[in-house]
Order: sequence, then structure tokens, then C-alpha cells
Amino acid sequence: MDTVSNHENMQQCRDRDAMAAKLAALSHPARLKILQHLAEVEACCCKDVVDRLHLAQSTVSQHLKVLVESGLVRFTPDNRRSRYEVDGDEVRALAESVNGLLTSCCGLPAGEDAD
Amino acid sequence: MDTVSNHENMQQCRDRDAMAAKLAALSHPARLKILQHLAEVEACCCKDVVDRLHLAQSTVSQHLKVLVESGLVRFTPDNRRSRYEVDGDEVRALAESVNGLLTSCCGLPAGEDAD
DNA sequence: ATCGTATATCGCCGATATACGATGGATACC
DNA sequence: GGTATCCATCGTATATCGGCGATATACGAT
Repeated sequence: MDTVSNHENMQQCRDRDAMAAKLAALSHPARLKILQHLAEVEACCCKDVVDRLHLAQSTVSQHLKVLVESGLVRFTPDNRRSRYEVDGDEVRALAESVNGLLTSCCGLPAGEDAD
Repeated sequence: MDTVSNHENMQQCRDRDAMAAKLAALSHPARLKILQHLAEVEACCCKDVVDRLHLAQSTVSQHLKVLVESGLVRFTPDNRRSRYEVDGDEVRALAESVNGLLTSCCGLPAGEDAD
């Protein structure tokens, strides 16, 4: 079983890793708040976020970095201010993935397919 | 701003904390895998999971505990074997919450309005 | 050139997460 | 009784996280 069906397993594994990584980026209240704020204001710089959260600038910068590295937030190094904005496509894709996984975990009255 | 709208802020804050906590429970590949397995087999004991993941029994037990504490998995101390099963209501509720939040964050595909 | 602002990064720490083996309790089976 | 199995928990080691202050960098304004 370790020998044959490795392709699918590997792929599933990667998917899980990828999803887990993105969920990890969302698993902190501050980052959820930042994401919501970014969505509300379209795009903003680091200081805007600092002014809204009760966190040091360095901490906010870290959280923003985590969000950017997760791919859910896009970063444009504007001249002086930075520009952070939600990556709608990424977020939408994640929403679908999460929805799919969770739905397959809770619904599925009877005969189901699973991935 | 600190004086008036505290109720909503507190509530939002709690919601965020709660969601972040549940997402944290899902932010590990092993736990995602466990959740999927639990969904597939309806319910199972710890050893079943151990046999399927390449992890020590104690580690699996820990992951199961995290899932149970998050509320997404229910635990019934059967006589000898433990019984773990997905809590469909909880998972469904989380799916809705996540979907709501992410959808409100990703620009809403075809220009509909948020909540 | 100097100052002020905005930002990222570094160094540090306490806290938490992850993994394992070992232990002991409970239950089943002989 | 004795033995095997299942499981949770403890102890331990390591890695990562989350937060902050301090510092470096970049740039506009004076």
C-alpha cells in the first residue's frame, strides 16, 4: 500500500498541508481582525492597522507578514507606505476548500463520494 | 467609541476568538486527516486512527483531545475503546461562520452586498 | 544634513505546540 | 489469577508562536 497509490496520497497530503497552513494563518484573533479590516477599507498600510489594534507596530507587521506568506493578503511595497489588500481569489478559493472539507465531514446523509 | 458600542465589539471579539480557536484546531494536517477519517467511518476509537496515521498513540490521543476540546468532535468513553465522532452541528456551524467571514472578505464575486 | 514618519527586521523571552516513550488504569480474554 | 489490549496522562525534548523594544532602512520635508 505504500508502493502503489502514492500519487493520490501525496496530492491529498499536499492539499491538507496547504489548507492547514492557510487555516493556521487565520487561527489568531488579531489576524482575523486584520483581514476583516483590510476587506472593509479595500487596502491600507501598516499604521492603519496599528491604530486599530492594540498591538505594537512590530507585532502588527509580523501578523501582516504571516497573512502575506499565507497568500491570503497581497502586499505592494508602495513608496513610503506599504499597501496591504485582501487577495479575493485566494480567499474565495480557501472558502470553497474549507466549505468542501467541512461539508464532507458533517453532511453526507449516506452514500457519499469523498475525494 | 469606547463608551457606546461595547456590546457589539465584545461580541465580535468573542466570535473572533471562538472562530480562531476552532480554526486553530483545524490548522494541523494530522487533525484534518483525523477529522476526515472520523467522517468517513462514522465513529471510531483511538487505535483506528493510530493505525491510519504514522504517529505514536500518545500523539494521536493528544490530537483527538484538541479536536474534542474545540467542540468539533464528540467523545464518548465507551467501555474499553473510546468513541470519537464528528459533531455535525458544530462543524456545520463553523463552516457557515467561516464561509460568512471569508465571503465578506473577498469582494463578493459578482458585486452583491455584504451583510 | 537633519528630523520625523512608516516600515521591516532582529533579538529576546515566556508560552504554547508537537512529538515521543513510559507508566498505570481499565477492560477483555484465557 | 495472569495476560493482552486499549487508552489517557505524565514527563521530556524540541520547535514554533506571540509579543515587545530596539534598531535599520527608506523617504519626504525642512
